[in-house]
Amino acid sequence: MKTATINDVAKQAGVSKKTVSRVINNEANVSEEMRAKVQKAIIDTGFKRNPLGMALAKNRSLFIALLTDNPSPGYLMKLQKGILQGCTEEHMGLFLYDCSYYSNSLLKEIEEFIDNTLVDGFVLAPPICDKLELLEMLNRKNIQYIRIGPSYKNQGEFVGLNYHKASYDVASYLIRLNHKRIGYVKGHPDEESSFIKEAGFKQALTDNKIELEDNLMAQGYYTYQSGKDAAALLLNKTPRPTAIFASNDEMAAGVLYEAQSRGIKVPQELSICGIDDISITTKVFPNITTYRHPLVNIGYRAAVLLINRLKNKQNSAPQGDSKNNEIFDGELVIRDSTAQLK
Amino acid sequence: MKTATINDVAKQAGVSKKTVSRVINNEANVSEEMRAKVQKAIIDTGFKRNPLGMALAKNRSLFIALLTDNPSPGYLMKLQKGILQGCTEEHMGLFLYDCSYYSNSLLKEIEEFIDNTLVDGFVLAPPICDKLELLEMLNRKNIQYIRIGPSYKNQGEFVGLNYHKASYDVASYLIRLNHKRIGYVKGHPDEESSFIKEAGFKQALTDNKIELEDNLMAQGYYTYQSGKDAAALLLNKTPRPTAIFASNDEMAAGVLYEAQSRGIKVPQELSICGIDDISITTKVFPNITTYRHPLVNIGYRAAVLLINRLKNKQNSAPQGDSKNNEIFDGELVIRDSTAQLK
DNA sequence: GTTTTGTTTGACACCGGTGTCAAATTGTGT
DNA sequence: ACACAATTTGACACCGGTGTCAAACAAAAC
Repeated sequence: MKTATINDVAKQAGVSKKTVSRVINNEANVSEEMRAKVQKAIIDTGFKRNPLGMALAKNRSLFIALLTDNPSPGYLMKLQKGILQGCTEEHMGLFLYDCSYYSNSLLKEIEEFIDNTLVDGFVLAPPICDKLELLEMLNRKNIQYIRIGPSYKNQGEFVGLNYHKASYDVASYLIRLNHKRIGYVKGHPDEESSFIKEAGFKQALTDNKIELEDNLMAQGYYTYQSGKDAAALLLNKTPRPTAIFASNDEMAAGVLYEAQSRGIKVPQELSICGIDDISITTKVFPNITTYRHPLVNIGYRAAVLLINRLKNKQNSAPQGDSKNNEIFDGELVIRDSTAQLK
Repeated sequence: MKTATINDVAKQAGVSKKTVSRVINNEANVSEEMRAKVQKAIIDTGFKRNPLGMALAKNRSLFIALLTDNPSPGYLMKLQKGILQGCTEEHMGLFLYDCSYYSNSLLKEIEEFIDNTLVDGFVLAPPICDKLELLEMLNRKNIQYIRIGPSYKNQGEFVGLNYHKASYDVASYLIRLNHKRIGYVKGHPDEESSFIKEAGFKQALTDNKIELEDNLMAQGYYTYQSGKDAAALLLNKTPRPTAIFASNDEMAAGVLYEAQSRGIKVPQELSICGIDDISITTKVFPNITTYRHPLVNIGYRAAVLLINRLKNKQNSAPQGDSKNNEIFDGELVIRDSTAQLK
């Protein structure tokens, strides 16, 4: 019942282990005759390469891990799903590691994780993908990574949404609905995406000749609670904003709750929208207007890119020598939380 | 910069590799003097055991994987978080594998995953934990597993919530609020938990001398949409139920949405509650009354149990020889979606 | 036909650990 | 003091692959 090893295949085909290894790895300089003979033996014996033996010999496990902090469940689930798809397609396992951005033993914990698993690649989800010390540590240890998120200090490759267009489009939509007093809930100040989204929002106001009112900008941290808190602030202003644009859906849901708990009718008295299109937007009442973030696809591409880099990288070149960044577009998804202002 | 190997330690301590190995593995029959000498060398060299070498030699990777289908994001996130905690504590990596219950190549895909990663243990989340063919396949391949969920055909160890008490307590609470026409949304018919919860619900009615009305029982599948659909059915009955108890929170959220989209005021005109206490219950308005399912803790215990079993199981004893099942209690969490019936 | 070059193949050591078994050391009984 | 058992240690093969290098062979150049 034990699976066949490379030795079994070699014996069966009457060749050396090394030749079998050559065939498995599709190396050049193997005669067609040999290749065919070995391939037959591989099928006959039901051989499966043992990834551990390979990893030990090559000193590269090809295992990768998804490193997450702890953002919104909906965001993470979609991303994870895509990454998993990519890994499965590439016949690769995916490790998970959850850490906390502000832990001061963060780097040590991650190093320990690396030692325990010998992963040689990471997919870095936000916000952890914007932690410079971490990126530097990975560079130092020559561990490959790919970031989910926008360009950040020219570190590594990334896959992400065009956030500028996203927030620009959402804001423009609100403006088309005749909203002029638009509250904005910013993203986490440590994340690069926050600034890009904010710039897109402001651009939309400028392009439509709407004056930016600083006191309609509230700080958020991409969490539900922070959205709620920001909404509380914004809804106390007089005159009240007629719309609130939260820079992600998790916060938009918080805004919606806060409005409803004050008896403010959405969308009749307040329009609300977010960015991401995570599952909660279609589970609350009313469903939230948002901007579709192709997270599953983004995760998928990130995994595939990373794995291919690992497979090709026989000689360990330094990080980010060839930047195949991929930037995705999304689209506005109009639901029931926004309405035309009379 | 390369980490020290067992050879380095041996040289440093002036002993054989094997002796170092003995110390690492805490084997008996090592003199105190040796042990101390080796331990010092381990520290001096900064030695870290290479898990791949170990796995290859022992033919046991000690890696485990979380096998999920695709239930509610909130449920999975909490579970995953706990499992991850357990793994990290035990210095173990966690693989993720997402599959689909109804795929007819399911077993083949999982076998391929096992070949690709050489995991030797699985945490099985619902609903996949109730798939008999899978359990049999794992038994056959002598791969350890632990199930998240109630006892099922005496297969393997499990960790889970006392569902009978959960639904009994929730139903009793609704009854104390004076509700008598209580709609019930059942769980997925393929999952063992559904029947246990249903039994608890019925028991509460019986104990309180309330007649069970069959047409107030609607089939659900533990998904948001199925909760919404079931609610549509139940809310069309006349007289309308005054409360709906969905057997998980994901469905309860669906019920809430359906009620609100019909303009039914919750909790004034309809009380709603669920089971699990996943994050969505505190993100919708009003917050949903539920029964706390200590999912993080359950995941944690599952991981720890499984890993310890693997570590101890030098000789591969058959599955489930010693059943250390753990059943957790939860508690009723009263929020804003339920109210006293006048 | 001989030398030079290029391709194909296998022997062997090695990656970093563990299992087996025998040798060396220590302890016990008489 | 001796024979014998129990404990402690190390030599060596092995887990399942890959890298290096030289040997065997074929093709091209002289």
